[in-house]
Amino acid sequence: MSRKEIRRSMPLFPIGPVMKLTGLSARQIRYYEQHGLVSPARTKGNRRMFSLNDIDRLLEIKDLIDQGVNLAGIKEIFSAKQRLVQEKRAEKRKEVTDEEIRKILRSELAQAGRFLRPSLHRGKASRFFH
Amino acid sequence: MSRKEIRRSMPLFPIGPVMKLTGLSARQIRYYEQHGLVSPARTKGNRRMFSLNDIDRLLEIKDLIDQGVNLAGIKEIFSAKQRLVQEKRAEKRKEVTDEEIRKILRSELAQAGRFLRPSLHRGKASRFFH
DNA sequence: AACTCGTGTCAGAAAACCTTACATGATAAG
DNA sequence: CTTATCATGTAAGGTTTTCTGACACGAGTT
Repeated sequence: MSRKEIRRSMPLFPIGPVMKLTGLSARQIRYYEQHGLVSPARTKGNRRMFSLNDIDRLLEIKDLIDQGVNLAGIKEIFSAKQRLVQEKRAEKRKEVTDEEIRKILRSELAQAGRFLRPSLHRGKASRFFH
Repeated sequence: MSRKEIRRSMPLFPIGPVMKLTGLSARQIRYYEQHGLVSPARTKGNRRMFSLNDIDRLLEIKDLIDQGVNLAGIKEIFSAKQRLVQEKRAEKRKEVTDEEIRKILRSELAQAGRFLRPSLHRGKASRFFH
């Protein structure tokens, strides 16, 4: 995780500032948490602490509410989005893997080069022939 | 003020998160405030609320403390720095003013150009002569 | 008419924070 | 060596903020 992502996921804000930042009431925020739409961290003393990501999520919820989507719909939208990023991550992992495979192949081919005729050999030892 | 500067000056953090972010104790933070090194906002209920700028300032203080500077020294450093940015701002204002003066002069010269001989006139009307 | 959904509001309890005051170790001054 | 100052720790008592749980209510649904 990047520095920035870490910062954005740090639970720093109690509910008061979050209310002001989002324009949502405490009741609303707690209700959304109760239904799994946000998951703020908790202090030792059981107080909710929100990260910037949590706040973004609340703003998204607010937008969707304003557009008439009910909580079930929002839940669906979020899990669909979640599936998308999962796929994307898998895709990315696959790309990396392919790249690594190519790398390995290249190095194996270099090894195999030791069994080629000298005129075709471009490996380490070639500098002895210049 | 830019959007970013506004965000950085919003009082969002109660003292608890600030303690964790800076590694300072509540006692220290209050003591520094008492001596004018930081000036967090207050809620209606008299609780301190820190902005990101306040937090930066506390981190600066911490650094200087670690380097053996006492509070009087830190105060001096801060006010010196403050003077510098004031100068810079004044400088900037002056530059802008100079620029505006030049602009005005140019437009006055353009007006004056109407009284020059046509061969020297490079103002708006010159396109009628091509 | 009875239900569900999303929100407001209230009550009692607990956490976090406030100010004030006193204590302490380190360093400086007499 | 004693005393004073600086920066911080700690404790007490009080106030604000947040917690959960419960009840109420209007708008839509069944």
